[in-house]
Amino acid sequence: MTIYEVAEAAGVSVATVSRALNGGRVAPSTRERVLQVAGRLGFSPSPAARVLATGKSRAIGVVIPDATGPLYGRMLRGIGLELAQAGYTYLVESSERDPGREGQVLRDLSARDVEALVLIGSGLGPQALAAMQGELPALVLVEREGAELAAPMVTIDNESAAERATRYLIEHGHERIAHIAGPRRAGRERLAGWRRALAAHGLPPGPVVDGGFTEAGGYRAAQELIERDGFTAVFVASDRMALGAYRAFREAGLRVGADVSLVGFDGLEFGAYLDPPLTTLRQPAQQLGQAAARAALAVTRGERPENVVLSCELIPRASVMEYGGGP
Amino acid sequence: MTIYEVAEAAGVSVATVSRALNGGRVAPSTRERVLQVAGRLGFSPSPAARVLATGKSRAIGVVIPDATGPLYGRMLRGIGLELAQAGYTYLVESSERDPGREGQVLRDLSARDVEALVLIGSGLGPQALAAMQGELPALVLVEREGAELAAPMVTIDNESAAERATRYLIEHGHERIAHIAGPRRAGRERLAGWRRALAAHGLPPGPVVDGGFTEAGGYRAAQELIERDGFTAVFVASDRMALGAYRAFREAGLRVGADVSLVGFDGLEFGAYLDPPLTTLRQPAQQLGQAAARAALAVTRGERPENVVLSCELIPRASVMEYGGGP
DNA sequence: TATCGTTATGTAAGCGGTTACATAAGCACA
DNA sequence: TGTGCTTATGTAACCGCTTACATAACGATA
Repeated sequence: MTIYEVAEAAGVSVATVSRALNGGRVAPSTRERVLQVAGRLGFSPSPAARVLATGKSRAIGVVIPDATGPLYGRMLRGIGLELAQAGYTYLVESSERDPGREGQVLRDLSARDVEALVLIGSGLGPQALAAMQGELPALVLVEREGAELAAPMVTIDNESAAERATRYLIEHGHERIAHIAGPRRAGRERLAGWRRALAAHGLPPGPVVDGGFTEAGGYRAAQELIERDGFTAVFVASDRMALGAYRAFREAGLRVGADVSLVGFDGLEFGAYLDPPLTTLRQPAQQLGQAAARAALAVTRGERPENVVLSCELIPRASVMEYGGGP
Repeated sequence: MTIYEVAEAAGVSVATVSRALNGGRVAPSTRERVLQVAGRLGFSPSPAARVLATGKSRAIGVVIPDATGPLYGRMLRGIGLELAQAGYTYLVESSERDPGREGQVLRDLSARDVEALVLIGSGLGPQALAAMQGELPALVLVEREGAELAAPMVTIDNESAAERATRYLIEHGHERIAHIAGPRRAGRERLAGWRRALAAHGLPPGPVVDGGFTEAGGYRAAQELIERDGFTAVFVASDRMALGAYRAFREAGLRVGADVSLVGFDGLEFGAYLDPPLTTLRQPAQQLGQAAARAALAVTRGERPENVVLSCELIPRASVMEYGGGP
């Protein structure tokens, strides 16, 4: 079923059909008739032909660090929803947290003619990206370094969220609050938020240990904290690290939610099923995806969209208890 | 950068370039030269033009029931890995568990020229699918009803896995084993496996209650079981339902792993963090995806691939305890 | 040497849309 | 009634590939 058959059936030329279908100048009566015929014939234009003719693929590429990450599904849903409204689709590829592979993935997606690339999470550094930018379509960065890259960014307000989390602990009577930190921009910002909350309440920063955003790292970090002592609560920069911390505390004979209070970050599902359930900050994953898609659509139109910053929601659960006592 | 520029630079015609690039008949020396020039110029052929010329899009469509489902990410990874090797990509869309929407999604993907469609999990019934088959490309069904559909199927061996799970409980001394069942093919097969294991050991089937594959359903089903009594262990047809069951048992003052043993199904991440950790059967999600992609590639070649049946792995955890005593 | 079969390469016609440009029709106005 | 402007529609080129068919070159064979 091609546009020629529709033209023939409607008794007009292909140009008129094309115009009727794409909102060009056509007499209303003609448009009506063409649309009707096209509908009856079940005509749907060949995307390939359209791409070839217009040079616009109506597709954007999305790169995620890890196909199995629980947040990425939600982000992709947001992206898909938003793009569908504009008649766009997306191609996803995962870098599997390997910067080298990410480079390939980027090239691969560009070779597939995507009009924009949404890069989610960490991967190639800003300088590497800058070096490639010439051969790539417009970028949109989601929760990723690269402010210097002249690409619209969609992020969460890590610092405010971290501050909120820490304040929550303070409001529950904690005065000596440690931090298990993570790397990169997200890690730094969360650390800063923790600092800011403590400073705002005139409290001294408790010990900080890096946990590398992994479960094993969280475990080791918590062990180190336990050794150093001097805290009644910990703000952990990710749920995954909090998982490791639970284990370390349990092994040390400390009860989370009683002997020590914990707040995580991300809002991953398993947090609700830990014992005790983990207080955490939920990332607005789907909204991040939607915002990213909107930005991507904007750049394909040649616009330069504003950066977007979304905030996280605190989910209070039993891992935080009121702290009453002395040292 | 088009094939014409490459042809010009290499001093040959576009036909020769095309042949050199696609493995047609070309003199080895010419091929060498063309490849070199193309490489130097960074030529990468326009997918749209290629699709238009060949009628093959080198893309397959994937429909999942739910973008946030933890298993789908793994399946998509498997699909992506397998397709990439063949130079194919995929487009994903989610039906959001709405059969009507799935119909749209299928049409949408077909309109996007995919060469095959991989349908994962439940959705449109076989008859509805059969009715649409005329307007769709070849289908591949993953863990889905539709044996009558003349489409290759990729499934897990639900029945064997369920039998294995039940046998595991029997080996731990349980003789009165209940079942929380789920709907559809997967539910029926798991029920059958449970039955078979009991029969094989000459044990009477314990009570069976339907839990609809949801957490709330699992909760209610467990409540009903508790009321009926007469079991020391439960084989629950999904981890999600097991979650509800944990809650019901806890509320009834029964300790999972002590007063009652539980085995789930799916191998979702949170199961490891329940208290006690849930014994379950891990679905080979990534392999399912790979097998589906292989099947899809085969059908695009006009082959009729064999059905694939994969098995699940039992993950023993603390939700199952040795049962020693009497009633 | 004329003929034929191979093999390597070139020419040009699509594939199915979009769109610049040409044309025709209709109307207002002098 | 002729002129000019606006509006609706048609014609055909083009997007960048693939590939059927034509052609040329070259040995091998009669």
